[in-house]
Amino acid sequence: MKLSKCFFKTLREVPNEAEIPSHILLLRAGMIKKTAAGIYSYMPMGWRTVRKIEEIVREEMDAKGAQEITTSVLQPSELWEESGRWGAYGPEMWRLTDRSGRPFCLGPTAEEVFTEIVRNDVSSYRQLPLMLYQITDKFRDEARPRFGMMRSRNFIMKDNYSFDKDAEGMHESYMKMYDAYSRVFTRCGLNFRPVEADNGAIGGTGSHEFTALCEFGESEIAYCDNCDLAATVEKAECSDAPRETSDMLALEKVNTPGTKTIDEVAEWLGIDRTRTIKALLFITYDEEGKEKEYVAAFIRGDRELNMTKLVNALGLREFDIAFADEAKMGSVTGCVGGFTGPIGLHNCKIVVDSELTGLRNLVAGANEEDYHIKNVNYGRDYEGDIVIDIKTLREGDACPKCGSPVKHAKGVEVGQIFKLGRKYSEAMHAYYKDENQQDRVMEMGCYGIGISRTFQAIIDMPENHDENGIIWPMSVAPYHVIITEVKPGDEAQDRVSERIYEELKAASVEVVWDDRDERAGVKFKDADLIGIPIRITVGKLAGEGVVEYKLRRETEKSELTV
RNA sequence: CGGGGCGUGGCUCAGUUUGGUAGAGCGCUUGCUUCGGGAGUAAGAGGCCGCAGGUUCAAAUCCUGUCGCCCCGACCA
Repeated sequence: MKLSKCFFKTLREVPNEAEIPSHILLLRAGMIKKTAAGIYSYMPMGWRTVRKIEEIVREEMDAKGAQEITTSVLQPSELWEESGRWGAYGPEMWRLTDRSGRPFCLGPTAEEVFTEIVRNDVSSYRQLPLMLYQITDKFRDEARPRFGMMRSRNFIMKDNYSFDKDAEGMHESYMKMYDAYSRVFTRCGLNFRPVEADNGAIGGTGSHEFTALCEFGESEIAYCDNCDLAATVEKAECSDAPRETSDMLALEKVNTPGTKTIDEVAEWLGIDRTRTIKALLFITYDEEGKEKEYVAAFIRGDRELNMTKLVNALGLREFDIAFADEAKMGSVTGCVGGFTGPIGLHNCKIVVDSELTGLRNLVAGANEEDYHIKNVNYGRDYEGDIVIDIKTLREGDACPKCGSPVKHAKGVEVGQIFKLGRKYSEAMHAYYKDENQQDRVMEMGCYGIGISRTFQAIIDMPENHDENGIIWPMSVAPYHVIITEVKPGDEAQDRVSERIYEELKAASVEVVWDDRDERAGVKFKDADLIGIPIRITVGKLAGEGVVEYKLRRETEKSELTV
């Protein structure tokens, strides 16, 4: 490719819309353009890299026996009605109707479509296991798109689906993908960690998230240097404080004027926050979005609630629960916020963190303004409708596996794999006949890689960018080599550039020749910005058959005789 | 959806407080000089100041509404 013919424009200044390095550099390098909030177009250089990533993914998927197909982004509502997700998916789904009023959606994922395809054509155990995948645009109307393609409303995703005879087969398929994903992200030049993850709304029995470690990521993971714990913060289990055996003391109502927060209560009473009970009130909604019931969650005063765990405990969807406002709170507790406690609380579902059941003589709100109650004990004074771990594992907390302090890290979720089990195959009647002519339900798994997100995350790796621009790993670089001809029109430079260009092309090296009529400085800046791994500069010494060789990743230059 | 900020040539921004001929730098076109790390110079092209109402002799500027975009939070397979 001659750069003079390439549709390509770089920006000198940082576009207003970008904040993080990868987004800034993609825009400055002219690799992507914004079309609307969370909707991007790819320019030639950027698209080449996307296709490289896709090719790596294809190779690794094919190597595990998965076969590529493509399904339409338009999906009819009937399929989603069958799985029960048409109602359950929520506001993220782009819904539309055809001219006759029939409802469709732009596919946010494709479990239903793949299950439908497989159930029609697979009827025998002899056809299993089966893995199918596709690389297509996906659509999710994100509440808040941000950071360019990190969280966009239209993105490229590789999704595949495994169909197995039984749970053991599903586990094998799952592990194949675990392995394939590790290979994909390694080849793409990402510093990543596979971590245990919550299955979330997609359902199923197990999941891992592949997280590219990076300070700008939106995922937070907890890990332990002393053992193999690695999980998303939503998923990570917490170990409870040791059970206490001291005597239960008599309840005592104390005046605590104006102490609405845990810190204020603890200070007023001169106690540690760990001796208090924190109350959080929620309102839940049913499938139609109508208010369903109130939920009070209780955790030790110093803990943080883990919303994912709470939602799972209640069997809800994330968007079916919200904090209760002051007015709603009052209708449950008969009191202003800040003095809510578990004793005597009714008209709501009570969820108690498991840790509280083993602690003695804590301080809780009295459900009466300016009063708290001392010596509150689980079992004697209150009980929960649900008792379960609903707290967040924080940095420095004891590792639930080995007890060492856990660490936290930020990252970008570039892929996730799920054991779905029978959730979709059962709902959609994906059956096969086994050796004994018996109908059996297929065991499914599903596996996703955010291609466009990976594209951007690669750049955010500290080793893949510097103050001058992108430093693409060779495996995904838009071109391997850039020939920077300092002075096009110079007979010797033209001749040498052309020869190198033709020879590299003949050797299947992907090469771009900067033959633009620009000053050398501009060309060097652009070459650095777009991050081509190898630069060959054809300049003054071209007449003597000498050119300069430089790696984008290194600072040293060397001379080559050609 | 709550909070904050911003919409002025392709890009980055000034001008808005205190209403009075729409500006700069970069980019683009042409000429001359320059030419190995984002050149200098001269001459140009390009904007109904997001949109719609209103106030006023007069609105980029004041008022109301609306749309879009960004950030924080909520939310997020």
